Amino acid sequence: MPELPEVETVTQSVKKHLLGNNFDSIQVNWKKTLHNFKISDFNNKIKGRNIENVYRKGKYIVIVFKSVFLCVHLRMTGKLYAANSIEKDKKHISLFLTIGDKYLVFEDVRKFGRFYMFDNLDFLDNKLGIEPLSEGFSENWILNQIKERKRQMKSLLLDQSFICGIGNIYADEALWYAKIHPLSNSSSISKKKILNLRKGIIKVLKESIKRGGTTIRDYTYDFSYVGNYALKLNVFGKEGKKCPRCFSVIIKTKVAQRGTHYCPRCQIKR
DNA sequence: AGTATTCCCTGTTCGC
DNA sequence: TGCGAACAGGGAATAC
Ligand SMILES: [Zn+2]
Repeated sequence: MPELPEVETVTQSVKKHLLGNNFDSIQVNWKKTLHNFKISDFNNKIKGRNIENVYRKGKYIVIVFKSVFLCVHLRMTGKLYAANSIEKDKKHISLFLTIGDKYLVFEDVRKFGRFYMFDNLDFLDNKLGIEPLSEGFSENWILNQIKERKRQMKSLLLDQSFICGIGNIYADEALWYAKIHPLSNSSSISKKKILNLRKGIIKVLKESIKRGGTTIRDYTYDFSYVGNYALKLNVFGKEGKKCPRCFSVIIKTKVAQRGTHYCPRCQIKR
């Protein structure tokens, strides 16, 4: 469910509750949620330690301690929020942590979400590609990098080791913006379109962050707020509707096993 | 190197 | 209405 704008929104919403505080305990209801550590590791390395910073990296939420990092990936249905109590009628709380008189709750219907503990961020640095909202995501960078790959464009945008943070919604929206067919090969895209793709990626991500992300069904932040970038979508979920640019009917297909929406007139395969 | 398939899970929507 | 299939903002592990 959550992509870069949603993860950024969630990160900022929990940050104010975490900074300068510390976790006293953890209760784990779904054991697989702790991907690479145990409760004893939490007790030894995190419990009682000051939270120095909280930020987003790709689609991960990174909670920084003096000598360890706690990272959270929401995957499809994960929700991370601060609460004053644990509601008994919630069926899908995978885990929660206590922080003073509050709770940091991880609720996750599909149970794909994961917590990671790292001594440093080498693992994520090696796994994740460039941050699309960083200065390094320059015109030269994307021109050089796309030429070196021979990939279906949509698959390439979803590849977190290429550009991190883009997911299914923003891949479709950025490709529509740049008039690129999702199955076009990356080696055959014109320079002009590559530069437009960069602009489109930055535009859709930034505008979505401004609006708190996109809520289709599950995603909320701060317990119950929805993101309203859904109002600004041009192709995602718009199959059967008219392209806002040329009025052709938007098509939905599958690319890289994911639902993919595009305009058959604006986005010609090359 | 790049692509397709399957799996991890539960809930909702769709088609007959 | 019922019931199974298909589908869902992600990603890892396979097999070609
Ligand atoms: Zn169009």
